[in-house]
Amino acid sequence: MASITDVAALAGVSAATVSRALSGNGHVSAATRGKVVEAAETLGYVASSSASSLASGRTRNVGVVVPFVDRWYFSAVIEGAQRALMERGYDLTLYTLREDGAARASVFEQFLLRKRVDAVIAVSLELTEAEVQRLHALHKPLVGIGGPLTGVRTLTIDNPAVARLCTEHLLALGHTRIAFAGGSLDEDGAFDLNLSRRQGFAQAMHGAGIDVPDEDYRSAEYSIDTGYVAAKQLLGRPHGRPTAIVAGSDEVAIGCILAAKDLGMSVPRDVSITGIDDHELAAFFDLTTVAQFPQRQGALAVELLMDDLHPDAADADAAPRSTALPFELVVRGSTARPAP
Amino acid sequence: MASITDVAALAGVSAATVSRALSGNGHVSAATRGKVVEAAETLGYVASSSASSLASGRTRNVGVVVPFVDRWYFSAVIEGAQRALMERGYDLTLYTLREDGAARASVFEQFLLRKRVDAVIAVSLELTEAEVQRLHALHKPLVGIGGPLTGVRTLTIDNPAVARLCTEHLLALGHTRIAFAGGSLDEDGAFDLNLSRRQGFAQAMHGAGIDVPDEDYRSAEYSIDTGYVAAKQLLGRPHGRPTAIVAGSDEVAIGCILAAKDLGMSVPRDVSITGIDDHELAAFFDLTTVAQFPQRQGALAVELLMDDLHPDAADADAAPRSTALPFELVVRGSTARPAP
DNA sequence: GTGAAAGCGCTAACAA
DNA sequence: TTGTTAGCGCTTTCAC
Repeated sequence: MASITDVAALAGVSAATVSRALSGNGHVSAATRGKVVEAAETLGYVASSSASSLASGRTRNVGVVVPFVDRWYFSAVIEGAQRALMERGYDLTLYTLREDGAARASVFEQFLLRKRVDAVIAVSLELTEAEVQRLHALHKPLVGIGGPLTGVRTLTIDNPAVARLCTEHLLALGHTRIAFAGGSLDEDGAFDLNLSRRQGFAQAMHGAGIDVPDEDYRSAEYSIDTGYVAAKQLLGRPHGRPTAIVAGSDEVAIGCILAAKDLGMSVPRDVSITGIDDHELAAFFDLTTVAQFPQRQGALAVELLMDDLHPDAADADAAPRSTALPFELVVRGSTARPAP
Repeated sequence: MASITDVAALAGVSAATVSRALSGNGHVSAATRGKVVEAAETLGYVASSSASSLASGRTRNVGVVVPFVDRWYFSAVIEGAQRALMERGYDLTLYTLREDGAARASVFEQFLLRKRVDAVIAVSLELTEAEVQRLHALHKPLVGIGGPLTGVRTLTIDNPAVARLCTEHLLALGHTRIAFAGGSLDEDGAFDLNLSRRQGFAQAMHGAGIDVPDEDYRSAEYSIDTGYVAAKQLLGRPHGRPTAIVAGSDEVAIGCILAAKDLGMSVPRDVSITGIDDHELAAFFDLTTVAQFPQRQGALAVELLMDDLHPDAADADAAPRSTALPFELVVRGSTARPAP
């Protein structure tokens, strides 16, 4: 494994010059740079990240903290972040935070403190006050995605607006009896994602002058199963069956579609259904949904962090602090006018 | 950020003793260790990983290279590996390898060479000969999972046996006209996973003395869509319709189930279907499948690497080099005796 | 634009 | 068992 002094010797310059030539920090004449690059290539030189980190205090590594990796939304965010980081020569170190316990604590007490990362991306995390403190105590650039991190700059779509959009799509088609499936309220207001989508639905219905009876709100927890159960309840009624369902996520919506099919109903003829996310399965189920773009969210988080890490006059004001994340209604075959 | 000398000063010992006391390398009296630990705690000391790596040559970090993160199997392996690594105080750095190109090359030419990882786990990767060379050139412990890495110690289930198991389950139920959906052959023998599952099916059918016509093999590529298409073809036939389908993966099997439903057929009354994986959606679709346990595979890979990294006399022979990975038939509701 | 030299914070001989 | 002493391989002042 060639070291910087080997390269320096071969190129006939000092180690300092090699460092400057390869890192781009400091001025090196084009001629010297050429020699250095060539020497580095012939030797197959790659700088040791630990030596470089120790000397410079920068690791070129970003920590990504997620609650799960085996769920589509999270893995998509990770994928987007990883791609964006790799382009910039950064590594991605992954931390998963489960239920409480020693393992969870150690992420905050040990892992993130090792000076292994320059910045942290926290995805949809429900953190305690103490944990947020810990993150801030790192004094490292930090950005949240999709979650309710108080005091942390967070990228998130406008959830009420998204749910309103779904609802208004159905209203515009002529539906008036619309139910909502998603977001239980039992927890202590925990994840405001649930609540905010529900509120968006309520706003839209209110705006249309329609009263929604309590029985038309069914809770469902971001899974096909709970969506299935919710829809069975909604659609199995002898009277007052809704003609459309706004689901809080695509998983829930898919559960609703399957429940409708199992009841012998046809989507969208007997019931229209909308989702949120544009999950990888949404197209397959021909689901009308509002796409958010988790890969892009991951990439955007990386861009924000890079602005912090490399504050150039150029992009100083190029990337405003809180961008409203894009979302988009994707109309597929699960919604139509109600049967006359 | 307290450093080791701060701890040493507070505990009234030398930096070397702090290092020994905290790392467990070398002998330290219980009394001294107590003082050191206490001092470290009051100062909130956590060793700098870069300094430690530079001095010791060990990073306490493992690289995991995957083709995708946003597919269930891969994300489950990652999750399992991450959990196992964290327990041992190791970090996980994630690399995704996409289509060819500069990004892909740079993983091998730059990222993995930075001395940032002590070992590498390669998941279901189809690597070129040159890329495998690169991995070996790292001279770091390396273990593959599920993929065909020539010359690399690889953890994989016995794919032919798994497919045989599915097939024999159906044969035992009384099916005789069984089709196979999965694993296209078009590529240059590329991923032997495809081929080997197909072969297992063929072996079982052959063993039962049943000839399978070519038309009963349909290719499908580990996705719901292609499974759906394959099943439509198989089940839509006016004559010689199979009474059961062995799918090469759960995604394909789910596609088959949906296709059957859309044709108005009932599963398992009109057609029995088996999958492979025990995907997170399998239970929901009530799919009979052969479970492999990707989380455990990730964890097992970590154990193997740890044996290499920390060769203790104790486990020297405790973990045999090539364990046959466990798999298990999970019989759910998608299979039954054929209609009489 | 380039080199010399100091030092980042830790670990591992080697002594004591 | 503990302290002393060199580095590990880079980056970054500070001169020139």
